[in-house]
Amino acid sequence: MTSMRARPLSLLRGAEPCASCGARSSSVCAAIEPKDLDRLAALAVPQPVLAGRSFITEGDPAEHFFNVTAGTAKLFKLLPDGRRQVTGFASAGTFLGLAVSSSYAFSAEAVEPSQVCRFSRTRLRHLLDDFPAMERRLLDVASNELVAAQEQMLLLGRKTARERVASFLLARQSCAAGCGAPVGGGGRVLLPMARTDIADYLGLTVETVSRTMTRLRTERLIDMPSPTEIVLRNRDKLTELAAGLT
Amino acid sequence: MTSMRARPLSLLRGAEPCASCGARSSSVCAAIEPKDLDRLAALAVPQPVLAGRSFITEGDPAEHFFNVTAGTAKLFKLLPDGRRQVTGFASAGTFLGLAVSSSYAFSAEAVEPSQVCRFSRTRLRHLLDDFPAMERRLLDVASNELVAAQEQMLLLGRKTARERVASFLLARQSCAAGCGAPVGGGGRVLLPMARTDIADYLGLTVETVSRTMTRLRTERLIDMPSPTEIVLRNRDKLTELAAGLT
DNA sequence: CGTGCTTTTGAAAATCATCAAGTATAGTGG
DNA sequence: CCACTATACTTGATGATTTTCAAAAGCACG
Repeated sequence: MTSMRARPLSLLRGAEPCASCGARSSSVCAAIEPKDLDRLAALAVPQPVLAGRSFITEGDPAEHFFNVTAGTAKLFKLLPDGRRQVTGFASAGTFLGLAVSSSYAFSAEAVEPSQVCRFSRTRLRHLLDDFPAMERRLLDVASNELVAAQEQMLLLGRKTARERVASFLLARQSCAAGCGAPVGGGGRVLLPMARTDIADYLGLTVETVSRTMTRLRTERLIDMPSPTEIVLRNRDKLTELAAGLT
Repeated sequence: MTSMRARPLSLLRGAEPCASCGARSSSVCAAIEPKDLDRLAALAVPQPVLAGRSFITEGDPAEHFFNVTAGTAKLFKLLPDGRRQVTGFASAGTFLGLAVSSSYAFSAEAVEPSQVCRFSRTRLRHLLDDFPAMERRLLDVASNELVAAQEQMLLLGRKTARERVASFLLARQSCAAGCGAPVGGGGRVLLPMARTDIADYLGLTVETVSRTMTRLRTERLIDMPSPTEIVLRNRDKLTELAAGLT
């Protein structure tokens, strides 16, 4: 599982302090005031992650928290026979590793060259005692993820393939706006992850995802200049679809 | 949507203070020290909920938190055409309503006569400022639910009907032990919710759930003295099934 | 210019859903 | 107390969406 889709490597090395971290404003780290940033920086270990490399393995002892500061990672769970469920994609600003248990509940792997910040679990715990604002922020993050998870359960349990793909594309676009993911003008959506990952995220097979996208294209609901670049041509119709209407 | 399966109404009325709340030890309220319980009690509004009655409606302004103190509730989301996804069941001790947004992300309805405690969102927020232990506990709760949600995504996205039902029965049993849900001796599992609710939880139809259970019964993996009472006869085999082996 | 991967497309197969009906159970009212 | 009705649960036959199996087309990379 090394590398795959090409994408320019950039700022993959170097330990830049929290103060100049581009992802800070959109992450839990924003809860720390500038004057206290050095304390946070003392705990943060920046770490480049090559495309296709995993930095969290399900079942391993959970010794660290992570914060994605650049790129995109997929989070997933596996069944013994290899069936895979991608539970989410993490882009810049996403905090990972929340779990009470002593081992990770999921694996995480970069889908494009990425950068993460690693925090010792125990040491960050201590820091939280001094910065309740950050703890509150963590609770907000967890709450939001819970809401997203419920939405995804609705998708996985009750939506058709067509509805799932439409939902995914729309979510990608609105997420792109907010969470620092790659975004283009107009209705352009960039998909840094492979079709397989999308399929495993939507509970479908690659073939079904491909066929469904092709059909959306022939129906003029989307354009597909390249497999990784989708243009939403009829946002209203897609929204209807995603909602389960029609 | 009123009433349905019979179950003895008991302690459905009366405002018993937090101090004598049977669900306290298993809920976030356990984070409050006995001496401060009166402050918590001042905010808590106990409220009986009849079977089939809903006490949270998706999309409504989220003005309250809830804590289930007795009985069982189902949490669910709806699509415009009526398709339904049950995202979880809440039994005594479960805290509900975590969400940053101003409106509820799901509906909640009692599946048996239940009792909930209602808290004003804003007032509980203030209380949290004074009791950081409770806020931490909330974060733990949210983290655990997140883990459970990911497990459920794996189930919905990648498991077969058979595997889903096996997973459900096993989860019900282990949950029963911990979270105060009804539990019997041996491998007995009580299912207070209707087949339809189970189906909507597992992303299946009622018919498929029924057929699958019948098949598990003919294969001697379970017994079914009544539709609401399941006996796990071959736990090992069920566990294998749930894990996706065989 | 192959080689290996991803993506796409096609045909056949399967799981699960839908439609339909029968059985069982609970609650109601005479 | 018993019949009656409504609802839940189960079972059967059919059908459809999606998966599986198979292979071609498109792209990067060496």
